[in-house]
Parts: sequence; structure tokens; C-alpha cells
Amino acid sequence: MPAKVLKWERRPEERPNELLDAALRIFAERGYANTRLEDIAAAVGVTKGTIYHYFETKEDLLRQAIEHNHERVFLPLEKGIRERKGPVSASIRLYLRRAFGHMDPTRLSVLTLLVQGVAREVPHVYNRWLETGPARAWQVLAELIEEGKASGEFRKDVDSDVAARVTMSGLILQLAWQQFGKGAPSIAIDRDQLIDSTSEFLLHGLQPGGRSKG
Amino acid sequence: MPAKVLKWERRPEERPNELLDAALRIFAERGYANTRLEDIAAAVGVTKGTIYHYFETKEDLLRQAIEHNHERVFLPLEKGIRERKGPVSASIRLYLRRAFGHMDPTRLSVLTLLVQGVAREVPHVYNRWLETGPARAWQVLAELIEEGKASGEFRKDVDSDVAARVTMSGLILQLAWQQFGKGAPSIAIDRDQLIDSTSEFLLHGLQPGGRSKG
Amino acid sequence: MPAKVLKWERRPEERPNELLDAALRIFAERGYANTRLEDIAAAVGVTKGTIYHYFETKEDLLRQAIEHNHERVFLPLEKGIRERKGPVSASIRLYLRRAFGHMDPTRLSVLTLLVQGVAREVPHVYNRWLETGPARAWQVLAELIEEGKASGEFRKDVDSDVAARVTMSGLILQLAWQQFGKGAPSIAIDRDQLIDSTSEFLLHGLQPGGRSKG
Amino acid sequence: MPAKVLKWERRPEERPNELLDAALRIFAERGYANTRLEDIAAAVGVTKGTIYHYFETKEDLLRQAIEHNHERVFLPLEKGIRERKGPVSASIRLYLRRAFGHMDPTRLSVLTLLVQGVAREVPHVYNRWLETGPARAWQVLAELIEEGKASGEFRKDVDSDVAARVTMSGLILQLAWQQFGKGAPSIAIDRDQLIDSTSEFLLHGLQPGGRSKG
DNA sequence: CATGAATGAGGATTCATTCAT
DNA sequence: GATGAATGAATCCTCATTCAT
Repeated sequence: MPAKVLKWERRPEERPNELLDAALRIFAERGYANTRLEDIAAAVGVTKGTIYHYFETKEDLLRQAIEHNHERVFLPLEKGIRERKGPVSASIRLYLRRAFGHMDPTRLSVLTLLVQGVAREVPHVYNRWLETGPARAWQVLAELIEEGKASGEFRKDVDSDVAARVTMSGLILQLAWQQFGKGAPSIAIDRDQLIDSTSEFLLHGLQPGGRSKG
Repeated sequence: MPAKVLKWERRPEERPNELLDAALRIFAERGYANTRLEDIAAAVGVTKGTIYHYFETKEDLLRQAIEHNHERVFLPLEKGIRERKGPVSASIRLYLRRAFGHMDPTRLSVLTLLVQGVAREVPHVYNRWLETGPARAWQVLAELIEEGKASGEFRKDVDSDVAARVTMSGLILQLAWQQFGKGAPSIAIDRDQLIDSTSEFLLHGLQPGGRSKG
Repeated sequence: MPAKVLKWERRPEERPNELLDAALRIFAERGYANTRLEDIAAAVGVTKGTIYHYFETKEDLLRQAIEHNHERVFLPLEKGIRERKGPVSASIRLYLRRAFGHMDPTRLSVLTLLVQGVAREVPHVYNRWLETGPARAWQVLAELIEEGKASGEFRKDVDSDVAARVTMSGLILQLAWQQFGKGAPSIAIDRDQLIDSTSEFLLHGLQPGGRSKG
Repeated sequence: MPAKVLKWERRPEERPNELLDAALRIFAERGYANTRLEDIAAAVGVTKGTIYHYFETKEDLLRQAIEHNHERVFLPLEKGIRERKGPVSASIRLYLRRAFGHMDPTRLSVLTLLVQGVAREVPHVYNRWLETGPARAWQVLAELIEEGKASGEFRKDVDSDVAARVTMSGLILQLAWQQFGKGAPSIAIDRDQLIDSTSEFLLHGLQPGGRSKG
């Protein structure tokens, strides 16, 4: 059965995904409010009206774009770490590196979008992202720390929840802010150094020995 | 005999500050784009035209509101810390506590606004805030750490810049996200515990002793 | 069976020209500043948003309306005259008659708009009109006069530039002011008499003979 | 009776005239609609509110400014010419020279303002100006021509009304347009040449001899 | 008289959304 | 499915005018 050849080369089956990807990228680059549906349509080579074949509203497009991204990016990461064996300290290093080490500009922008922009526009989506994204990310880290405490690799008196929260949030915000290094030079930092030094510092702070109260 | 109140009360002295305060609060509550100048004016009991007596544009109002807030909140904090004597570890504890410990709901909203809202909408303002706010905040912390390294109170091989960045950013983002604790319960945490555990963890990580490479 | 008319009729081909014509007419009637885009849209049976499909701004609409008019009105006139043969005096008579003899109320209003209204409001448009409209018009007349001087039909010592300028400007202003004949009766004059007497006077002044210095 | 010395050096008696002069100048420079009352007030060193002590509305200010100017400028000119003796051709030369030869930039701007701007804004004032200004001006010229016809100095078959109208209007518009010589270089011309060549051409066209019909 | 704070109507512009083709 | 013309609500900003001081 030969493929049907049409005058125009359109692949309607792929349209929704193309639109989701373009939407996420452009929302991330310019912010939700500053992005016109026309821009997203143009990036995919269709016109405004077409978006309404696949999505209810602009907000619906944002919601689906975020969830689509989340499934592809975050879930595999979490899965890989939970299955890993060996010393916890190595797992932690790997986790941070995998989570933050290989972000292309688009993924960085998406992070920025999520950290910044959409809270007021689509609160429901934002809450959901907070719960399934960052909160889950630091829960995973906290579990690794707890594991280390149980195995004696880490000191027992550390507040694993807070350590995980601050480390994770700190990396997220530092990376999100890298977008603005052009206009705010003090912000810029080498990403590898950021991640490696953070791992080192986290693990040092988890080590037994030394009194924590000065 | 109470003053007769006619159409409006003339209060030229207080107006600009009233407007700046109201503007910051409402921008923070609703986001910059979602706030109409008329709302801000109404909150102060005047009409929108009045805003244009004192401020050039909506953006100018935002800029001034942020700077006004910055001068009242951040500069005294920085000054107080730089002048302080005694063990560095005590200064650090005090710094974090002063910086984050006494935030009323409005100040929290402002932090959220700044972390989130205005980046794409008024980039110039945002860049300026990044430079004079968070970047300065972690530079102060990094200087304290360096001081401790010089005095022998802290270990010499720590990356003070990264430690300061991640700690500061982590606290900022955790606090900013507290706004969403209603809809995303995993986010909520007791603020005192957050700050105290963070101080403890930071200071422990700075202490000499323990091998940093696992 | 007449076409069913729903909310609006889709007439993408004619819309831009309809809008240009309506815009020029209404701008001319009321002045640029006193005209709301909504009025122009309503005159064509659409809403103001539609104007922004076809034109960038109000000023862009004015610019295009003027150029559209210029192309239809002035360029054919100029071309017709430049190609004409025969005695120069006949060409001049024809030129003035064609230029000013058949103006309907709308074209008169447009002249008034141009002479009066838009100078301070959109200087760029105005300057362009001056250069391509009146200045070109009197250059054409000056060239005809020079031609007559060269052929011996006219006296050699006439200042053709000034004669052309004053004649053209005089007719333009007289016609533009005819708009106000209602409120200022001294202004009113029969248009044919104005044009014919002007031609006669111009040609007489161009004839050889008679001493020019009194 | 010594003059009363006040703390502030104000001369309330001169305010209205100062305001009228400033108003006319600034209206003329920027156009009526583009001029804010605040600008006029500032030019005189008072504030907005003060204008309302002397004038009802912005329109009233314009009206009085125009009439004030008209009385000072046009009426004396007309009077001087009507009383003059000698050959008519000399009177005409003198008239045109006096009317247009010594205009400072402000008087030129005022001419432009009147030719252009105010027709739509204050029609009543505009009509009155047309009647008492330009129309009167060309009536005076037409009377001079008629005088020359009666004395045999000029040919009898000239249409004095039209000749006077076109000459006057042509000079007025040429001069008014000189304002725009910067942006529209084809417009610029030396003023003396304009006036002298126009006088010469007018007088030549009025001379007896030469058949006017080609 | 003079000030300038405050008012509020008015209009240009944007853009998500609809729907005839 | 796709198009893009048309809609219309929403909001910033201007500035003549008023009036308490």
C-alpha cells in the first residue's frame, strides 16, 4: 500500500507534538504573556487558527507543553537514580550531574520559565509542577541522604530534608538565573564548577566528625 | 472638629510613598502584567491619573517601588553585617536569620515577585535587581566565609563562592515557593527550621576535618 | 437567493482600499487628530481591530492613504502634461484646468487636509507630501515656462521658478480655503473664474513686450 | 506714592500679554493640539493653574492670542497703505514688501499656524481670521489694482480680484511652507527673491500691451 | 493671585478567540 | 484540516480642567 502523496507535505499526526515543543521553547524564551500564539504557529509553519484544532486555549497549550516536557525529562531521571547501587555519595554526585549537567539552552529556558513565569497565569499547572518536579527532586535527594545516614556513610544529626531542599533549590535557581548573565554579569558562573563544588560541599557537610555547633 | 473631607484629601507628602508601597504589594500579589494601574490608585484612594503625577510610566513605578524596597530592606541588613565583630560563624547565623527570618506576607510576596515575575516584562529592572539584590547577598556571605578561612575558623579548600550562591539561592527559592504551599503541600516547611538547619548545615560543611573526596 | 449575511462579510480583497479611501475622506473632513480609528472602521462596516490587520498604526494608515491618493491623482496628471505637444500656453492652460478644475468635495477636503492638518502631527508624511506634491507641481509648471522661454513664446527675463511657485501655491490655497466659504463669505469665488483668470493672468505676464521695471 | 514692593517680583498686570505672546509662539511652533498648557505656563514662569485666572479655556487662549496678534500686525499695515500717494505700482511693491519682507521667525510661525492648524479646532476664530486677514489683504491689493486701471497705469481687462487673490495666497503659502525647508529642501527659497520676483511678475502682468489670449 | 494635586474622559493599540471559506 | 479575516475586551497613557490650600 503506497503512501498517499498529497500536494502539501503535511504530517497532521506530528503537529501536536511539534506545537508542544515549539510552544515550550518560545514560552520559555519570551515568557508566557509576551508570547503570541501567532509566533508559535509561525515557528511550526502553520497559522494561528491551526492551534485551535489541537488545543482549547493558550493556557491549555501551556499546560500540555509543560506536562509533555516533564514526562520526557524528569521521570526517566528519577527512575535511573532510584535503581542505582553502590556508595550513596557516588549516587548523589551522579544525580546532580545528570539532573543539571547536560542541559541544552532550551531545557535551561524551560527551567527558567517554570521557576519564574507561569505561577500567576496558570496556578493549577504551576502547583502540579512544583509537586511533581522540584519537590520530588529533593525528596529523592533526601532519601539518598537518609540512606547514607542509615549505612553510616553520613552523620546522623543532619536535617536531610532541609539539606536536600536548599541544595536542589539553590542549583535550580542558579541555573535559571544563568539566562540573565548577559545583563547581570555577576550572575554568570561556570556550570561544571557550580555542580561539582556543590556536590563536594554537600558531601563534606554530610560527613561525620566535626562539631556542628560553633 | 474633624477636617471636612471633600472629593479627595490632598496629601502631597505621603502620596508617592503610599503609591510605592501599594504598588509593590499589589504587583507582588498579582504579578506585574496582571495589575492595572487603576487598582493601585484605588488602593490608595486616588485615581489612576494621579500616578502620572509622580511616575513616568508603569515600568517606572515598578522600578522605583523595587528600589524603594531595596533601600529599606537590603541596605540596612548588609550594613549591619559588615560592621559586626566576633566569630564569623555567629555572623553567618545572624545574617541568614536577619535576612530571612522576619518576613511578613508582603515581603514574602515581594520576594516571589522578584524571583518570578518581572524578568521578561521589564528586563532592565530585573537585571538591576539581580545585581544589587541576590548577587550582592551571596557576595556578602562569600566574604564572611573567606574571612573565616583566613582566620582558620573554616577549612581552606571550600569554594566559598559556590557555597554562598547555593545557600542563598536555595533559601530564596524555598521561601518564594512558600507562597504556593496551599496548592502544593509538599512545598510547605517551617521557616525557622529551614533557616536554622540551613545555617547548621552550612557551618558544618565549612568546618575543617573530614576528607571531601568520597 | 441572496448570500446569507452573518456577522460580517469577508472581503479581503477590497478591504485595504476601502479603508484607505474611507480614511482619507474622514481624515480630510475632521482632521487627523479629531478622527478616531473606530470611525474609519465603522464607515467601512468593520471594527477597529480590522484596521490593524492591514496597517501598522494610525500614522501608517494616513501615510498610505496619502500615497494611494497621490498615485491615483497626481502621477497621471503629471504624466499627461509631460507628454503633451503643441504651444506651451495651451499646455499650461490645460495643466491648471486638469489639476484644479474637476475636484469633487472629497478631493477638495483632501487638499485642505494636506495643506493644513498634518504638518505638526506627522511631519515626516507632510514633508514627503510637500516634496512629491506641490513642489513637483510647480516644477512641472516652471519647466513649461522655461520651454516657452526657449521657444520664444515667452519673454526671457521672467523668473520662472517664482512665477510657477506663486501661481501654484495661490491656486492651492484659494481652493483649500473654499472649504470655509460658509463661515467666511469673502473667501468664496467661482472656481472656473479663478482658474481661467489665473491662466490668463499668468500667460499675459509671460508675454514679451512691456517694460517690467516701473 | 511709592511703588509697593512685594516679596516676589510679579507683575500681574502684564501677565495676560505675556501669556498671549508665549501662547501664540508655542502654538505656532508645535501646533495647537501638540501644545500643553503647561508648556505655555512654563515659558512665562508660572504654573498651569494661573492660565485659568486669565482665560476661560485653551481655546479661549488661542482665540485671544490670534486676535491680539492680528491687531498689532495687520491693522497698522493696512492703514499705512491706504493712506499712501504716488504711482500705484510703487504702492504695490511697498505693500508686498511691508507685508512679507520683515517677518521674524515668530511671525512666520504664526502665519503657518493660521494657514494650517487651527481651522478644525476653533472654526469660528479661523473664519474670522480669514475674513479680517487674508481676505482683507487681497481686497487692499485688488483696490490698488483697480486704482491703477482707473488711472490708465494698468490694462483694463485684468481680473483684479483673481490677480490679487492668487498673488497674496501664493506668497502666504510659500512663506508658510518655508518652515518646512529643513525636511523638504525643494521648498526653500530666498525670501527677498520671492517677494521681488513676485512684484515684478505681478506688475508686468498688469501692464497694458500684449494680447492676453494666445 | 498662584500653586500643583487630583480628576476622568478619551483613544490607540494588542491579541486570544471565532468562524466563513 | 487549515487559513486568516474579523472581533472586541482590556489597559496604558494624555492632558484640559477643577479646586483645596
